[in-house]
Amino acid sequence: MESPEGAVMTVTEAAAEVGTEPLIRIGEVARGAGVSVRAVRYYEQQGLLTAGRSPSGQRLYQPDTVERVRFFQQMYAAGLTSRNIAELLPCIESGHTDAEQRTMLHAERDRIRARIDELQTALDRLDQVIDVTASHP
Amino acid sequence: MESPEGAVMTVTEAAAEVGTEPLIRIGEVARGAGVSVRAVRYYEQQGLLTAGRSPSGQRLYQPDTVERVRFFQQMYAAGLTSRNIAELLPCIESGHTDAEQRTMLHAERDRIRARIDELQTALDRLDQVIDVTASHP
DNA sequence: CTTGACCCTGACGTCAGCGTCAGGTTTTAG
DNA sequence: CTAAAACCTGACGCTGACGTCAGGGTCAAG
Repeated sequence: MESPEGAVMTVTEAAAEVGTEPLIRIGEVARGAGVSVRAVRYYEQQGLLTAGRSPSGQRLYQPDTVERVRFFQQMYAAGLTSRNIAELLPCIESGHTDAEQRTMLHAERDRIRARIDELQTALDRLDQVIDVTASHP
Repeated sequence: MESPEGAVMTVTEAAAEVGTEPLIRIGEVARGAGVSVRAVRYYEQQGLLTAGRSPSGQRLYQPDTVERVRFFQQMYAAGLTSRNIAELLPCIESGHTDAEQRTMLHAERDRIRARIDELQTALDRLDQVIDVTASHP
């Protein structure tokens, strides 16, 4: 059998052994998503993540938490705050929205669009500078 | 004549009278560029602006300072720091660049490009959410 | 057993771009 | 002349997303 009685194994091993997706610890989440451990704890503090706990008190996460955190990073990168993200999570998870949430979603989208335009403008400006100075080395 | 001797006039009037472009005070710069007075002082502190002084100590700016400040805003919006902007100013003013400066300019441009891509990704993500939730009201 | 990697909980530090308050001078409008 | 508006110099405060340090458990490996 795959689980001989009395076998001793680490948490990670045990997890790897079984078919059910293994819970992972905070370090793995962090490495997987390319953020710091501190950041992951911070996300929990902001209500973006929930974690189980091992008997000894260590946080245990579902493996898809890694992707979740990547998503956070994208939203942060888009200029959303933790609170914005927290507001938008229920929409994603429930798959439906009320009027207020839809308003919020559209508002955020518009903000990002506007931001992209700003950046594009800045980029053009910078390219001008580059062009001009390139011809006068 | 346009300037009768002994006439009393305010600085602004005097400036407006003459053909030479009038120096403007900080409030006008701020209003013109849509930023706070505090911000303008801050830019000076960061070495982005230089100002003359009236006998009584008030800052006096060239009118094109307004456009200059608008440019700062664009660069800030693009995520450049005061320092970045300060570094890039000589390139603009001198119209030529050394190797290091060119490297910097290209680096900043690439950063902005990357940022735009990030934002676009985030935007797409958000649009997905919007689409999904729109069909499940 | 012990070593080193990893985890925990506070809690203070950081950085940028200003906001804001205090206390005082100057300019402008009427 | 007077009141309001605008300006001045400090200097402290704020916000957000973490970094970092202190002090201390836990746990797989040799």
